[in-house]
Parts: sequence; structure tokens; C-alpha cells
Amino acid sequence: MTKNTPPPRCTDNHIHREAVEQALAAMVDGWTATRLAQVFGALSDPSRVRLISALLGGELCVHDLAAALGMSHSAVSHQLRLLRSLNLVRYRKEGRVVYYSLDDEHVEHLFRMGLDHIRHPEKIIEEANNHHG
Amino acid sequence: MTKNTPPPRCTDNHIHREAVEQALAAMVDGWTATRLAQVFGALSDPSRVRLISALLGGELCVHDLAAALGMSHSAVSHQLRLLRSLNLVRYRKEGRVVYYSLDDEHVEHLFRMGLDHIRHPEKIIEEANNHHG
DNA sequence: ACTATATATGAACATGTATTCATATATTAT
DNA sequence: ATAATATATGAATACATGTTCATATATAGT
Repeated sequence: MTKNTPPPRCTDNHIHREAVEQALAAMVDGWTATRLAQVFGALSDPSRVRLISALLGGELCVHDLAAALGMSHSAVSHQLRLLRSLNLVRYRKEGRVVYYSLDDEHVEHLFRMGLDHIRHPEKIIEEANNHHG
Repeated sequence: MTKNTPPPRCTDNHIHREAVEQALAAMVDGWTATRLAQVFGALSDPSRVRLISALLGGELCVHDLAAALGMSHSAVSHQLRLLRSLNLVRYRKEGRVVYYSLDDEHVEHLFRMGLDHIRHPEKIIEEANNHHG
């Protein structure tokens, strides 16, 4: 006997009722999961990440975005279309120039939170708890 | 003579210096963009979104996760491996059972921020700006 | 040792996606 | 009208990705 706390078992016949129900209670529905996946998917490509980050500095036209990223206008336009479709960026047309900008603060928050994650792998808990001011 | 605010032009010869430099200043480097894209990519699949959301309720073993999601153990294990590799989930081994849980609060924040986005498409600006109450 | 259980992993296939190319639309100037 | 500029978009191709199947590893019980 090495342990006195018998680990709950996961036999096929009697799966943890409680555990599974706890999971089901917390789990989002399929449609929400799909929508969420789409939003995160919009940020799941290096080009789009760079597009978003470029727009952190303020609105930019397609041409300048293409220049800054070193990509073709077409490729940038395609990506902007995706970002637009998910309300991550908005556009403003002035003459024949179209200026893109981040749609709302959400996007910036999402982005910065992702940055935090890759920088502070798991330090954030301490920071959040200590800071707390 | 139609407007008195001439829109800045994006001619090939003289791209906006300022605009492009503004973009370049705000833009993350390629490596960071790739890492970020990977993290967001981990949340860009409905199955993984549901996995994460299931774990919001607390740690769960692979078997129960598979049961809750209605997926094969193999599929779940593959996805958990991805999430693990990006430090989005952690695992705890107890006997032959492996319990997974969200790695830190970051993940939960990221997730909830995504949820907020798909629920409040662009209301956040009004809320933040007006804030009259 | 052997058997059963819990999870992990490699290969394969099927689907999704990002870029390029060519072309279309929209706006401005002549 | 035509020409030039700025952006958008459809089709095609090349690459990435998720699931399934079969198999491997790890642990517990006999």
C-alpha cells in the first residue's frame, strides 16, 4: 500500500458521473465553440498576427500594410477580409484608399494577453495575486 | 477641388514613410508572431475550445474528457498533446490516470475574452466611451 | 510472468487554409 | 469616354491540420 487515497477509476462501464457532468456543465455548446474557434483562428497565422500588431500603432491603408509586412496587396487584402468578417478590424474608405484599424479594445486585449502568455509562461498568477491593487 | 483634406496617397514611388514606420514600430518580430499564432492556433479548433471549456470546471482525466466531448480517446489525447506543448494545459499523473487542467489563469482569461468578443461584437467601444451612468 | 486498463503516438487520409496569379470593381484625373 | 490608382476577389496550387486506425507505453492486479 503506497497510497491511502484511491484514485477514481475511469472504467468504461461506470465513467465518473460527476466529473463528466461537471465537464458538460462548463462546456460551451457546439455553435459557440465553432464561433470561438473562428475568432482565435483569425489570430492563428503569423501574417495576421503581424497585421494586427501593425494596427496597434494606429490605422493604416492596405498599401502601407503590404509594404510594412513585405507581402503582396492581394495577400494582405485576403487576410484583411478574414479579419473583417470576424469583426477584428474595421475599415474606413477615403477616396480610393481604405484605412484599416482594430475594431475594438477587445482585439488589443486578446493580442496582449497572448503576448503575456508566451512571455510569462506561468508567472502571471503570482503577478496577479501580488499586484492586486 | 472636391475636398480640402487631400487623402494621403499610396503611390508606389513614395509610400507613406511615417505610416509604414509607425507600423514597423508597433509590429512584433517574426518569431514572436509565429509563437503567438501557435498559441491562438491552439484555440482555433472547436474540439480544443470545448476541451478548454470543459476544463474550466476543474481538472478531468482523459477518459472523462473523451466521454464529455463524445470523441475517441486518441483524438482527445492528440489534442491535449498540442495544448500541453503550448503550456495551455498541465497534467498530473495519478497511477495510470492522467488528469488535465488549465495551466494558468491566462488561458481562462484568453478564453473568456474570446467569448466576450463573439457576444458583444462591437458594443465594447460604446460601453467604454460613453460609460455614462 | 500475464492480463486489463489508461493514455500516448506514428502513419495515413481527408479536409482546410494561405499565397499567387489573373481579373474585377471603385475612385480620381484628364 | 479613357487611363491610372487602390483595393477586392475567384480559381488554383501547395502546404498545414484533425481524425481514425493500429500499435506502443505505463501502471495495477492476479
